[in-house]
Amino acid sequence: LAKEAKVRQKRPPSVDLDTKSPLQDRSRSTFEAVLAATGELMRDVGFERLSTNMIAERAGLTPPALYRYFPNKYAVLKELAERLMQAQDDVVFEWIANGGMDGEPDERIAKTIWVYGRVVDVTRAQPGGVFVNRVMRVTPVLRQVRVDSRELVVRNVMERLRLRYPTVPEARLETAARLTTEAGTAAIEIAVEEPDLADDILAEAARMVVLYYEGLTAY
Amino acid sequence: LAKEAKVRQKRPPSVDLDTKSPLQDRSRSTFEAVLAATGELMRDVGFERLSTNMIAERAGLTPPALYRYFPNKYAVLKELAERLMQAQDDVVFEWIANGGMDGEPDERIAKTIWVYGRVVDVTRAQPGGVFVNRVMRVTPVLRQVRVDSRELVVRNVMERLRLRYPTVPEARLETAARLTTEAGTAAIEIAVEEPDLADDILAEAARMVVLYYEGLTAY
DNA sequence: TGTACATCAGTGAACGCGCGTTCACTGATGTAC
DNA sequence: TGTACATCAGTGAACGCGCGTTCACTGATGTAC
Repeated sequence: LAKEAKVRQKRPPSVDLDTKSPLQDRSRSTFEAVLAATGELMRDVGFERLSTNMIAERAGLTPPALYRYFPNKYAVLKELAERLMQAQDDVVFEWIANGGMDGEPDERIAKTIWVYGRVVDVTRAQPGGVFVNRVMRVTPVLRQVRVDSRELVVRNVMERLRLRYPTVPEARLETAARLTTEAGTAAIEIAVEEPDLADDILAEAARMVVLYYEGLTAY
Repeated sequence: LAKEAKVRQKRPPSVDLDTKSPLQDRSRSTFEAVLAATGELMRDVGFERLSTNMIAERAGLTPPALYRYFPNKYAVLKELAERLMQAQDDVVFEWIANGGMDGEPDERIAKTIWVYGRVVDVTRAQPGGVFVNRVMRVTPVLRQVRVDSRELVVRNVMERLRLRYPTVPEARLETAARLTTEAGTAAIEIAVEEPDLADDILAEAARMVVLYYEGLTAY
């Protein structure tokens, strides 16, 4: 699963965003310290006030040390975004592989609630996850990371849909996969942002999506 | 309708974001020129490179002239965001008032497709609408504008739901209203960003939402 | 209708600040023999 | 196991730039009589 998701990282970006892979232990912990500091700062001061100097300071480094690993601040954010997407996608792929999309409606609803909940959990666990999640909608570089992740999920969902609905045209299955993925994401975002509503909204969203698939052939 | 939506503008913001209302004709056209320039720049250079100096230049002004109307760049963006939300909300309120949520499922699906399409249209028509739509997720000030708009829509939707489902608990209706509003928004966002998919995704989204309400009492 | 004055709209020039980034360097770690 | 050397990790100090913002001002428009 993780291997498949890794593929998208290999695309050579038009602007330099490549991180330098750390070799020594000291180096690796510095790399992680930068990411952790960035996550914290996203929460504390927001994306717009975030700067490389600020990240370096919070990570206990001088600016040039940061530049040893990241060519600019977007490279840092990209790494955070990729990790978040990977963590989310892994949960989803596992859910599909374990038959989350199969079985009777009630069973599928329960499994869907479960997978939504786990995506919420991994997002909250990631440093600055909630905020990275937001910024990915705006910054072009991060948008791409998000789009790639969505594409991967949609392709995986479609594979399952083809088996389940062999008579439904491919194009429609793609629209369905896309729609339900985004609807799920929307519900997850509400849940991440507003913990009070989390359980209710995820339960209803799961019901909505499963119901939608139930009606797919009837219409 | 517009009057009701206006209410949220009156909230005194904690940080100074108040615009100065133009009096003379010349002044009003300058005000509009600033907004138009900002919309264009959002599209051309993106939110992150946007600056007050840049806006002023594009609008054919010197920076101090801009400061006569807007205390800072967030005030400009806030004005754009409020206009966009107002335009979107007005469409939705009109749809509800005209019975968009009433009638047989097939009829409701058709009306829902229509309202989604119109929201897409007003978003595309607004200067920089697509980009304002994105940034509203991130910048705190604009997030609030978005949240207020959502709240207003959810309240309006709920009013209708209460009549339709008098036996369903209030809390559940709120979750339902929230969920379908956000799901609709997600579909609209895809449609705005990817015109090729627009018709298909909006049709399926409308079906999903109407189907969901059909199952609300059965579950 | 014409003039004097008040108010409004916009300018030119400049400011301090923090940004991203780079330089030549020192200190820490790993490796070969 | 000890030493010499190569490589890696991080520093101190500074840079040019464009940012948001302000000042004292000039020119344009509206108004009273």
